[in-house]
Amino acid sequence: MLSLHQLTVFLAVYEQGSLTRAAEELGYAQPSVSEQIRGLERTLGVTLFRRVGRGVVPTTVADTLRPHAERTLAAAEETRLAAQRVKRFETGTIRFGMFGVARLYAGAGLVADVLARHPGVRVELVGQNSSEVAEDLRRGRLEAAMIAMPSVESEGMQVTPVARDEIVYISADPETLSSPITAKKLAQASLVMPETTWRSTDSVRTLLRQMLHETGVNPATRIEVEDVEIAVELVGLGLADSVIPRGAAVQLLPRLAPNAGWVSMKPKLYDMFAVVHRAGATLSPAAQLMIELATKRIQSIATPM
Amino acid sequence: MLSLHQLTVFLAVYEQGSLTRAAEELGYAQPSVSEQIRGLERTLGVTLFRRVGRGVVPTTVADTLRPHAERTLAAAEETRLAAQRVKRFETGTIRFGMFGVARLYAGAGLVADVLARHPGVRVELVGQNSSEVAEDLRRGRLEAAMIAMPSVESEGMQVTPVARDEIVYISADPETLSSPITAKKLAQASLVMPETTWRSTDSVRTLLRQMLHETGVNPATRIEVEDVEIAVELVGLGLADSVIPRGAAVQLLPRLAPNAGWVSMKPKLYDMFAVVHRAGATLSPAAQLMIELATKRIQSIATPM
DNA sequence: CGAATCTATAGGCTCAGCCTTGAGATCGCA
DNA sequence: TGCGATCTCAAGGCTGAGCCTATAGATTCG
Repeated sequence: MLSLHQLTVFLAVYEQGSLTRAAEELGYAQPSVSEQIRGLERTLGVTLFRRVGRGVVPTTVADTLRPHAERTLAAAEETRLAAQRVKRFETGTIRFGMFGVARLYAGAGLVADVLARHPGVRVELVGQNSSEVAEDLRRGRLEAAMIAMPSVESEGMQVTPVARDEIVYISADPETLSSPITAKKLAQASLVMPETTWRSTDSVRTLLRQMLHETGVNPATRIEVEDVEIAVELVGLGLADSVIPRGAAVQLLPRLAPNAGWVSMKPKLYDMFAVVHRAGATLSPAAQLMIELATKRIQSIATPM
Repeated sequence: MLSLHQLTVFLAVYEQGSLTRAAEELGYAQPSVSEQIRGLERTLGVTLFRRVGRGVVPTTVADTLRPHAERTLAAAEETRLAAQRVKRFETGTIRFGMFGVARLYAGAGLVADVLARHPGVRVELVGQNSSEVAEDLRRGRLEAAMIAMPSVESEGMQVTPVARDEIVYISADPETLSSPITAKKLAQASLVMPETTWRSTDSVRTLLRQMLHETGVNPATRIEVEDVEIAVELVGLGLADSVIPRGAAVQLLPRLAPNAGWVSMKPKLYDMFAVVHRAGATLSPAAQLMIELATKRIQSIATPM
């Protein structure tokens, strides 16, 4: 079997024209070098050096093989270097899970943070919905993720809360916003709920259901959409009200529904942000970096825990 | 230390997504594959696969490293193939020593023979004079050579005669050619001697000296030139006569001195062609090929021995 | 919830690969 | 010509890499 070691020794002998000098250069004893060359000659089935009195002389076969050996060793070295560069975040890909409204808190800004520190890396923020992220984590395609309160059953998953954010009621009607929203008011409301929020915030969904159930009314969502942005736009158009995390409201209302505002619920509800990864896993430096930066960014908007 | 074996196993695992399946593909037991991957991860200092329940999943580091690993293995394979091609004479360089008048007998035609059999190879016929060829053989730069009777001291050299050729006297004067040249006639002649012939044909030189000495005359060479071609041309111009091997005369006279002819010496003298290489060396297939072809070609002109 | 599947670990074996020592060959110089 | 220096090769011993079998632990699937 051909080996990089054999090629290294071959080149050393070729350049030195002597087994002894090659051995010195490589830090080996001379017989070891001799054995390597013999082994290479045997595996290739050719004679590489003519043993002639004092020293050895490369054959024309050795001349032919030399550039190939050099290319092979260069490629191997390049492989090694690539690993080192990835280790130092000079290159490579960092993949991180993030779904639900979490991306509103730490999406583009998080990517910017990573690129500011490590200009060479590729960043992938993956995850459309909770089940996809949960699946990716379970299957190992994702090492870690930042999510807005997992409906992910924590089967074998380690969930670490990092911040919480109030759930608020948003509306384009100033009258509605004049006082906190009680269960009774909520039951009478006409709501648009984004799928992402709805699905990702288990506690909120449960609490909302509870509040609605108390009034004897079934799901009051008049409209269901995929993106929270669309929900906010619809609120801005006065077609419905909605319930979203405060950070999302602060960030989206001015841009998508400048005429709308937000008010607390009564009692107050909270959404939760958490880091999640497989229980018992040792996190890679890349994952640790992403967790650190995402946590920092989310905690600057929501309330640290 | 990085090894090709590790990279091979790495790619197998990457493609199969499973240590067990990779082990089957490679014909190993599963723990061996596990050990190789662990070794590679240790030498590179990175995590390549996330062990997750059933099977393993490549990390982004593995994604980055894969093309490098593939390139490295491809280069190694190319090295191996290059050796095989050289072995089969599909490519590579064949170097063969040949000096003196031998090239007139087997020069261009010999190259043609080699290329006809092995179109891919490079052919080098090296050697200007006997001492250079002798030195190259001694130093190992040349594996074997076909020479016209060595002044090479056969110190550690194995010399195998393959043919002999008569030494003839050439002249542009028909009168001179009417009968064999005796020592007496030779002493009176005005000669042009080519360095190559002069130096390479030890026996001839000795015999000529002897013949001349018997008549009490010192070296009768009026002109000394480097190439036998020039000597023949001078003979054609009628400026001097010369003494060269018969084969050379047959080949060169019609072309360079059509008005000249040749006649035997009396007693007859013979030049010798021989294969020479280091004593005790096992000849490479390339050298054996050259010896075979060169011998065949020379023997078709000169007298086999 | 049990069977199947997969990885990790432990223990044992063989051989590659390194070392040291010494023999054999060659070269350079007195 | 002979002797010392230099170099390769051969032999023997040692360590560790690498492979195996058997088994435990974890996860998935029916």
